[in-house]
Amino acid sequence: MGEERLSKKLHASGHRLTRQRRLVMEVLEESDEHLDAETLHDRAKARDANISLATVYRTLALLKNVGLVEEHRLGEDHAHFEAVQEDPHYHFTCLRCGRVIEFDAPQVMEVMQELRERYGLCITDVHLFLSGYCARCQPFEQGGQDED
Amino acid sequence: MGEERLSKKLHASGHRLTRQRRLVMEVLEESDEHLDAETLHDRAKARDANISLATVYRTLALLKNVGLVEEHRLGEDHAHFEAVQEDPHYHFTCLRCGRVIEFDAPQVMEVMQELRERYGLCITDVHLFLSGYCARCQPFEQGGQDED
DNA sequence: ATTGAAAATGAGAAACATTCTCAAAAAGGT
DNA sequence: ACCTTTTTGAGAATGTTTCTCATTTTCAAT
Repeated sequence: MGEERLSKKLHASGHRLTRQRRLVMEVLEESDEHLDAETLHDRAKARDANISLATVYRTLALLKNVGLVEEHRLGEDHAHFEAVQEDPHYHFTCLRCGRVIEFDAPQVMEVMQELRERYGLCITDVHLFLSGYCARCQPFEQGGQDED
Repeated sequence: MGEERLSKKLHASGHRLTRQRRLVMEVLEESDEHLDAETLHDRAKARDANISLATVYRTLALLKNVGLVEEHRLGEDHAHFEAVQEDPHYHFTCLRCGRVIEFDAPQVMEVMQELRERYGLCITDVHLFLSGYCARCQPFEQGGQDED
C-alpha cells in the first residue's frame, strides 16, 4: 500500500528506507486504533524481535516530520500515533471505557480561516480533542467497565 | 476575588482549605499566562518558601477536579495550567517564538451539539489546539528569535 | 479554646514516557 | 564489493509527574 509513498517521502527528505522504518509504518497502517509507542513496539517485536523502543520513537518522530504520521494526546500521559488519513478528523475519548470516536467537523476549517485572516497565522497543525462519557457509559458515569 | 469560590468548591467536595491551596489558586489567578507546574512552584515559593512541588501537583489535580483549573497540552512535553475563565477559549502556539494566542470560536459549540445528537455523548471537556507560525515568525519559519 | 480523627503536606524516592549516547551494523551510491 | 554516512540497539540519562510515609495541619465536635 503505502510502501512506495514511504520510500518516496524518505528519500525526498534525505533519509534511508530501513527494515525498521518499513515495519513501524506497516504496524501503524494495519491498525486503525491509535497506538502508543509501547504497544507499537510490542507489535513490531512480533515480526522483528530485535527492534528497539528507541528506534520506534525515532521512527515515529521522523514519520511525523515527513507528514506520514500524526501524534495525538488523548488525555493520557503518553502520546498516541496514527497513520495520516485522507481527510482530517478529530477525537472524542470516553473517560470511563476509553473508547475513541473519530469525527469530522468542517467548522474547524472556518475557524482556521478566520484565524489566518485575523492574526496572519500560518497553521501547520490542528487538534480538536473532546472528552466525556459515551452513550453506553452515561447511566453510570464511573466505575470499572472496559472497552467493547 | 475567588477566595470564596475556592472555599466553597473545596468544602462542597469534602476537601479542606489550606494555605497551600489558597496560594496555588492565587498565583494562577494573578497570572494570565499558562503556567507550568515548575514555574507555578517557583512563584509560590516566593511567598511560602516551604511549599513542595508535590503539593503543587496535587493541588492542581484537585483544582482541576473541582472545576477551577484547566490543564492544557500546548505542544510541549509538560502541562500548562490556567484558572478557569468566564467564557471558553482555545489556543494557538507559535512553534518558533512560543507565543500563545487565545481565541474564541463559537463554531466549536455547534460541533459539540452535533456530536451530542449523533452519538449521545456527554461532553465534559473540549480542547482546540492549533500550532504553526505567528505573523512575526513567518518570514523566517525557523531559527532563534524568542518571545516578544 | 482544646482535642482528636482524618486529611494534607514535605522531602525524597519511584514511576513513567521519552530522548540521548556511542559502539556496532546496515544502507545506498559509486 | 567498497566506502561513507546514516541508522540501530541497549542501556543510561532526562524530565515530568506520582507515590510513600512520617509529620503537620485542618476542622468539627467538644
